[in-house]
This record gives sequence, structure tokens and C-alpha cells, in this order.
Amino acid sequence: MAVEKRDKIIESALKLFEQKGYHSTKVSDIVKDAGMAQGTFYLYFKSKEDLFRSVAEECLKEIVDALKPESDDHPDVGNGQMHDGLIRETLIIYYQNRTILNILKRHGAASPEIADIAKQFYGNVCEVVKGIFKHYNVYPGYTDEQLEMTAYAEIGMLEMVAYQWFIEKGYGLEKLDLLAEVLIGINVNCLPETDVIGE
Amino acid sequence: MAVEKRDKIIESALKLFEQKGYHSTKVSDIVKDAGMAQGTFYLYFKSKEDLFRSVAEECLKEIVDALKPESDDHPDVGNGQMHDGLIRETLIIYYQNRTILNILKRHGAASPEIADIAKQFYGNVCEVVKGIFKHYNVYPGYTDEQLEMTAYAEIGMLEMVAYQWFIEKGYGLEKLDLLAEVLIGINVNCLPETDVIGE
Amino acid sequence: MAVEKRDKIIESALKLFEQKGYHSTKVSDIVKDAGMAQGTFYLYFKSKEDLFRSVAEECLKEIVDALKPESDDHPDVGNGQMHDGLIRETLIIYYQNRTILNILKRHGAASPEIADIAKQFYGNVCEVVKGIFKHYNVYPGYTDEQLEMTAYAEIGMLEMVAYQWFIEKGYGLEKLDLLAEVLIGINVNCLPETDVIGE
Amino acid sequence: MAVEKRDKIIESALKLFEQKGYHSTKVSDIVKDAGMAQGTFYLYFKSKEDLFRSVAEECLKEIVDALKPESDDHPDVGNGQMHDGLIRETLIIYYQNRTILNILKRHGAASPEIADIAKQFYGNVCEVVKGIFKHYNVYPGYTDEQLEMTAYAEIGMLEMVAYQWFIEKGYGLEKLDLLAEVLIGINVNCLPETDVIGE
DNA sequence: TATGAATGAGTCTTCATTCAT
DNA sequence: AATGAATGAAGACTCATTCAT
Repeated sequence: MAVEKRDKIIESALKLFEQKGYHSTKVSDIVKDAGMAQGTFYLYFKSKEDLFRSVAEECLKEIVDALKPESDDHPDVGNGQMHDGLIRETLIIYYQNRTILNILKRHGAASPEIADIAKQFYGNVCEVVKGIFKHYNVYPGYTDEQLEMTAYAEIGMLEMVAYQWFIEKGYGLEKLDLLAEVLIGINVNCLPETDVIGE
Repeated sequence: MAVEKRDKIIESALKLFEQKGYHSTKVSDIVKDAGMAQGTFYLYFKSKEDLFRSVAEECLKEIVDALKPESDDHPDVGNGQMHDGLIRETLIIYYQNRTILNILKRHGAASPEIADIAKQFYGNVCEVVKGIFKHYNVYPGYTDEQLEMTAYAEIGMLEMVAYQWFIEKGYGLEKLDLLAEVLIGINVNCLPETDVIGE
Repeated sequence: MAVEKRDKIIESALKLFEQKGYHSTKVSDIVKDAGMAQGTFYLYFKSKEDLFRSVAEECLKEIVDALKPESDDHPDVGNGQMHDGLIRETLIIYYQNRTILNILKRHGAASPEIADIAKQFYGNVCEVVKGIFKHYNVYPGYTDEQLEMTAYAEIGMLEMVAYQWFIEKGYGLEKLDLLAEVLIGINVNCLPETDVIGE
Repeated sequence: MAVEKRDKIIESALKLFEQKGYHSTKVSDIVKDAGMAQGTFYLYFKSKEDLFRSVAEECLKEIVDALKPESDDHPDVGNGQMHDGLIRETLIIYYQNRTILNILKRHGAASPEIADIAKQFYGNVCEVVKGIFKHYNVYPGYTDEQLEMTAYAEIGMLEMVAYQWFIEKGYGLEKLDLLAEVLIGINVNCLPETDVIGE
């Protein structure tokens, strides 16, 4: 019962935050949508900001974990495959978590009170991606700073296309192949011996 | 006189929006910083939102124009140079306009009332980049959708690294070469005949 | 069982009312301190105000009764002794009931909803003291109004020193002798024939 | 204009605080009574508590100052006259400031957030009274602690009768003579050589 | 044009009380 | 008798905007 109500609040909040943004979503909107009284909200969350933090931190931790290569997840199948796999997986994760990622993208840095969440999230994701680069030796000879730049570049790339196609244009995974193909078309330096896009 | 006051408001607003965000910046903060009375603000702007729109639209139009290849700006010097030049130029533009671009990135989609500004801005930039791709035939054989995806990917890439290095880390243009080099290291498909990163 | 719970509530309430005051003490604080559920409170008291009234009225009635000269309690030992005894006894009663008297002093008139309790209490105490004055003929020739004034003056005097020494300064009965001596030093008209304090 | 509004708020607040108490008086009540908008209140006071503190501290400082014997205020006319004069003066001051003193008595210790005001006030008054006792050598041979006890006793005495006659019973200064006479009837040790109450 | 005092709708949050179990 | 989740009315405070001067 208790958990159900808490979940109902989170569900309503995510929906409304995405629709109207954090600032325009009132606590009264959330509880109305969740079908409960104003006071009930405060049984489960200390404040509106606490709700945001709770949800965001929880979801984002899951996303970072999902990105982390698990032992067998990325068997050494060669660089080309690896990168293609990583991009596809990341796009899928983005798609599955598009609601919270959208909210984060929209409010991450916009509200000083919750800016640290986004900052830490991007920091974590960057570390994971750098780790992958190192593990598969994707960018041999790169300094740590160069790896970091590359990681952020890739993250920005993925985030932007995911935002435009999954959120703005509202597509689903039917665009996955096309997006992955194009993104790999940009990321070809790991495949110096193969032909580029064209096949 | 009139123009000076208007400009002073814009200047203060940009500073404060970047420091504290749109929602946390009160009109009273702006006028206090600008050294004028509360009511004066409304002689120059219909509302707080109007101020944001005025500033954003104006700045963003300039940025889009700056990105547009002018007749002599991109002489046909070959694909390799072109892309390198575009990335450098864009990074420089981002650096020069980092304040407004930061604000836009932070509030673009966060506030429903001003979301359309960001949407239109990205749409315009995307068109310009697609135009460049077409003009120099960077991605031959690509459909329009593929070009759009590629354009957004490049924009996301640039925006993310610029944000991280120029805003978060606070670097200046001394990182330009390194950033450009790395970004070109990702974007190599336009240079099938040259060596990759080159080191 | 039932009585135990009720007493536990009263005990916790007195403690908390004294610590934090009536308004700052929440029903939830009381039940938490008493180790029971929120709803249990309302099995024993109609409301928070009802709790206050119940406790206050009960305690205060005891105090008034304690002040009343019982048949053998104040044997006619002469005026000097009488007054000294009354002051000592009253101070002791104040000390023993310092919790509720402190609460009453603090909230007596502060909260309109419970103001009548304090008003009635002081009225009763005044009557008792007047009765003592009459019984021992302490202020011969005084009109009823003068007696009432004197009674209130003595009550105010005792209450203030008791508050300052027993509550604010936190002393115990070790200051009783000194306080009584000083108070009697002020109240000397009842002893025209004896030496004053004894220096 | 500005001062007028601020004064109007104070005036309304004092009236309402006295009528209904601090906690039962809403900011909305105050501004309604003062005939202005809710927001106007916050132009002049940071919060409801700030209003209370501002008013209380200001008034109480005045009262303490008024109690302080000024050079010619208490010409050396002998102890008997002095004490009589002090009691009369204090009663008059209490009467003139009965509103704020009543509010202080009612809320002084009742609200933890403003308890320090009352504590400091009584501390100050005690010091002033002790100073008077010392100056006129009213209680020769008393230790400082005894003087402090006596001072608090006198303060409690005066406060209680003033509260009962000026506030509860609503009398004005027509009772001054009678009250002073009775209080002096209690305070006779300073006049060993004169007749007591005199009738 | 400039001022800044005044406005009041809007929002979060609290907490005494109720009620289904 | 006991629980504790749920309620919702109420109140302090904010801040974009207006307007008389």
C-alpha cells in the first residue's frame, strides 16, 4: 500500500515533469494526478526537491550501471563490433529511460538546487565510457584528457540524437538501426582497416 | 540613454541567468544589478519572459548567421580542411557565445514558456549544418534523414565538449587545438584517403 | 492498561510542553515520546486542547487545594510564623509543581483557547490567599479590594522568584531558605511588633 | 508614507496580538486590519516573528530606559518617598505600555522563538531595579543574590497587580493611588522609622 | 523616462484530526 | 483498544507586475 502510493507519486511526477517541466509542475498537480491528498505527498517525500532528487538519483544510478560493461556483456569480438554494440546499447538504454533522461537534460543544469545531480551523472557516465575505451583500446595512444574529450563528445552525440528522435520526433526503436548506422558512420577511426559507411 | 539602459538590463540578465538560472533570477535581482528601479525594467521589456526571448532570439540568430558559410568564408580547400575548419569555427563561436549558449542549454527545454526558442534554434543550426554537408558533399549518398541525424550528432558532440571545457572546467581557447583534434579524430569518414589522427 | 496509556500521554505532554511550549509541541511529538500511535491519542483525549485542559485543570485544582489551610495545617501559631510558613509552603508547592506552573505561566494567557484556565486558576488562588489573610487577620482594616490587591501582589512576587530560581536558574529547594527570608524581608507589615529580618 | 504604513502595521499587530495572541493572529489578519495587501507586510518586516521582535525590542528598550533613574528624576528625598515614587512611576509606565507588556507577559516564554526577548527584558529590568536599590541603599547589607531576589519579587508583584487591574479588570490610572498604597504596605522594611501604611 | 511602493494571486508546507483495518 | 496512513484546511511567504508620482 505504502509503496504503491509512493510509486504512484513518482509515476505522476515523471509524467508531469516531462510534460510541463519541474518548475511548472506544482505539488498540487502531482497529487491530483496521483489521486491523493496534498498531505499524503509529504508522507513519502520531504519536499518537491526531495522527490526530484530521489527519483533522479535512483534512475540515473541504474542507467550508469546498465552502461557498465559486465563480464560477458562485451565479449572481445573485435573493435568494430564492440563500438557498434555500445552505441546500440546506449541508444536502447536512452530510449528505455527517455523520460528521466529527458527530464535530466531539461532540468539538469537549469535549477541550481538540483544541478549537482546532472553534474555527477555526466561525470559517472564519462568515467564508464572512458573505461570502455581503455578496456577495448579503442583510442590507443590517447592521453586521459583526450579520452575524456572523446567520451564527452560521444555522450553529447548520443544524447542529442536520442533527444531529437525519441523525444522531439517521438519515434520508437524502429529508428535504432538507422541511428546506429549513422553514428557509426561518424565514429570510424576505430576501424582504419575497413571500409567506411557505404556498404 | 534608452538604449544604454536596455543594454544594461540585458547584460545583467545574462550574467545572472548564467550564474543562478532563469527561475532563480528575480526581476529584482536584475534591476538591482543593473542599478535601476524595478519599474524601469517594464519600460524596456513586457515581462521577464519577454526579456529572455528578446535576448535569446537575437543572440541565437547571430550565432546561426555566423555558422552560415559565407561566400568567401569556406573557399573550396578540400574536404579535410573544410571539416576541420568548421569544427574550429564552431568551437570558437561557442566559446564567444558561451554565456547565451550555456543559458540556452540549461533552460532551453526546461521552461515550457521558452522551449520554442531552443527548438527553433536547434532546428536552424541543423539546417545550416546540413547545408554545409550538402555543399561540400561531405556525406555523399546520405538521405536527408541521415544527414539530419549526422548534423544533430555533430551538434551534440560540439555542444557537450564545449559545455564541459568552456563552462564546467572554465578553460579558454587554449584548449581549442586539442578539442578540435580529438573531434576530428572521431569524424574521419570524410577523409578516407588520409591517415586518421595523425600522431 | 488504559489508564497507563493515558498517564503516559500526560507525562510526555508535560515534558514536551515545558521544553518546547504548547504550540511547538505537536501531537506527533507527544505520541512518539509516549511510544504509541497517533490514533491512540484520540482514544484518550478529544483534542490537543482537551489534553491541555485536562492536565491543567487537574493539576491546578490540586495546587489550589494544597494552598488551602486545612484545619490543622495552619494552627494559630502567631502572625509572624504564619506568614513565613505560608511563603515557604507556597514556594515548596511551586517547586513541586514547577512543571505545570511553568507551563501555565507560559501559556496561561498566550493562547486564547486556554486562557480561561489561567484566569480561573489565579482567581482561585487569590481567593485562597485572601481567605488566609482574613483568617489570620494579617491585614486588619483592609477593604476587600485592598486584600485582593495584596493577594495578587504576593502571588506575583512568589511566582516570579520561583520562576527565576526554580525554572530559569534551575535551582532546587536548597535556595528555599534564602528566598523565604528575602520575601519575608519585603513582607514585614504583618510583623509590626517584631524585628525585621534580623540583621 | 513608508513610515506611516510601517506604523500602521505595528498598530494593528499590537491590537490583534493583545486581542487574540501571537499564534492566533495571522499575517492576513494584520494586513486586513491595517488596510493593505499581504505583500506589503513583507516590505517592512522580514517575517511575522521579525515584526514581533522589532516591536518588542524597541518598546522594551524604551521601558527599561524609562525605569532608569535619571539624574534629577529621583532627587534624594529620602527612602520612603523614593520607594513610593518608584512604585508609582513603574505602575504608570506599566499602564502606559500595558499593551506591549501584556503581550510580552503572555508570549514572552510561551514561544521558544521569541523567548529570548522576554528573558533579556526581565534581566535588564532586574539590573535597573538592583541599581536603584543600591543607589538608595534600600536594602543595606544584602548580598547581590538577595538584591536580585528582591528585585524580581518586586517586579513580579508590580507586574501581577498591573496585569490584573489594568488588563484583566480594565481600570485606568484611577486605581493608581490605591495600588501604590497597598504595594507600599507590603514594602515597609525600607521605612523602619516611619509608620507603616499610615492610616 | 524613471521611480519604488504596493499589489495579490499563487505555492509549498504543516499538522490536528479521522478512519479503515 | 490500537494502529498509522490518509486527509485537507490553513497560513506564511514570494515575486512578477502595476501605477501614482
